[in-house]
Amino acid sequence: MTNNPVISISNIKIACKNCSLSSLCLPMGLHPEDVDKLEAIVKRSRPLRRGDHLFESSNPFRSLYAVKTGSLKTYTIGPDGSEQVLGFHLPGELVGLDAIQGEQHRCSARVLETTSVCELPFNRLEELAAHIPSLQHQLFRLLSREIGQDSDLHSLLGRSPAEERLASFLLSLSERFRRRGFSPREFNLSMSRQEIGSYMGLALETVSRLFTRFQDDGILRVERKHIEILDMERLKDIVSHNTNCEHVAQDSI
Amino acid sequence: MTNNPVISISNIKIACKNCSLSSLCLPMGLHPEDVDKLEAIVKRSRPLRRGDHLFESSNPFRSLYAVKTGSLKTYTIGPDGSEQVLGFHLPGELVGLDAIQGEQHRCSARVLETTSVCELPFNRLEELAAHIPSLQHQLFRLLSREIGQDSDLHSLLGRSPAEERLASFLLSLSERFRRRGFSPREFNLSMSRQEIGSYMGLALETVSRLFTRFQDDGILRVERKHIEILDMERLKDIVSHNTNCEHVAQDSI
DNA sequence: CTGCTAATTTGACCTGAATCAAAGTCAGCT
DNA sequence: AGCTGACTTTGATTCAGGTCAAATTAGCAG
Repeated sequence: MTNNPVISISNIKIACKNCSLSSLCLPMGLHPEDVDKLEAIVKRSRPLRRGDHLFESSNPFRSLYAVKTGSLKTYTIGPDGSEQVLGFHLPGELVGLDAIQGEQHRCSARVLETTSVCELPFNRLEELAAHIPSLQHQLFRLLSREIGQDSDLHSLLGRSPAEERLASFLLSLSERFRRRGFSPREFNLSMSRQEIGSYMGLALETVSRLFTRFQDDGILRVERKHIEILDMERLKDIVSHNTNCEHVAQDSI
Repeated sequence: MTNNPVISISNIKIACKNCSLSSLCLPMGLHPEDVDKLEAIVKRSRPLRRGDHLFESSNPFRSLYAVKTGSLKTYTIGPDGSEQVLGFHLPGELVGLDAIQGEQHRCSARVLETTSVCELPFNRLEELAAHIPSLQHQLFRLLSREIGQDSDLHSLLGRSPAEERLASFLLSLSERFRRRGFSPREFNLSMSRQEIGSYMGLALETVSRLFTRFQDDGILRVERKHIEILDMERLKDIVSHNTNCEHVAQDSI
């Protein structure tokens, strides 16, 4: 509505160096003066509302995006029209990493709740990275981390029964919330059962049934989108007992 | 045996600029003088034999490896002792990308047949990348490509029936062989049914049965490790018909 | 407040692929 | 050349989880 920064609330621009996420995000480990340089290329825009797209598949790739608040999903649409969810992204996480190669995005990114992001024009980021070794290193690390997490998911989808997949998903969320200063025991899901199922390779009915089962077993309290983890240990047991990876839950920095 | 380069056959060092893989590998798109600089940091060693490890999980990470000839698999071992295959790597492909973050390797890499690799010490590679923008860019691209391929695999494992997974696997191999100048129609598998199954989230018996079925349907001729694709179109139909991705088969450069 | 749509839950049933079991085949070694 | 162990094929059986269907509830626009 207004461009006056004094009275615009939604457009408040938090500098990277003042951002509570800087220890999780791109600036992690950079010298303050380098953070300032990074700062200079960041484009900030008004928050997006639920359902808005950050980008869509086949859009030209120009920028990476860092989630500041809220959450979003990335997904592709199959030839049969069905949606395959590729990932969920929380504050401090980067979106668009798969599009650096190729001219265009290969998935769409849609906001799950009111969400604000920082846009990082990639050509400027590369330029900067060439001059700031620690930024270059940080980018390599973030890309590598994504690859490692994908491997964990690969193991999970290849080997594990439904119960373990959902437990792993919940522990991953829990840990990510914890790192961001939120409760690891209690949180709201911004995604639907359908979306969780798609991500984990399960039918939405299976997800729903498992929530019920976990609740009956005293592991969770589930009320619609609200999740309370009552027995974290048991959840971890489910993950590490049957098969071979609790790594998904350790979104290691 | 001998260190005399004149009579050592297995130790022949092919310079990157003379390597037939340079258009697929790290040097892709670099200026000749930059290839020389890259060349200078490459460590080449004698070929590895089937069963040898390039590195093992939890080994300290120091280098990326480019496959020169042969092939290898990366895998992890679950707490139950079972092996989860994470990937197969052919000439021109980079191994170890998931270990850049963290101090150590998170999977093991084992050679499937006599294989030679180029070792790229990562700290030197980073140094070089900071001075050669096109090398930096190429590294970002390679990491990004890996992420994109992992997404394709995610879709495949989450959505697709066994038949489609195997078809997709075969098309991916076919395409990768084609780019390397080998026949896309006829090739040898260097991995076992067990390993294919692990990678694709299937039981080895299912893989075996599907090979038989594809053969009965006139799509393949299978003899042990030797595969001949008789009907490429039908194989592609299997992939794109049921579900949502033939991307795995397009290992786009 | 009320109807409407989308999301969720729950039940019944069925199928694709895992598991279990056994026989057959190949490759490497001495 | 013959042995030995690993790999592969094939068959029989089982079951986890998908699909289909229906009832319930939540969230919203008017």
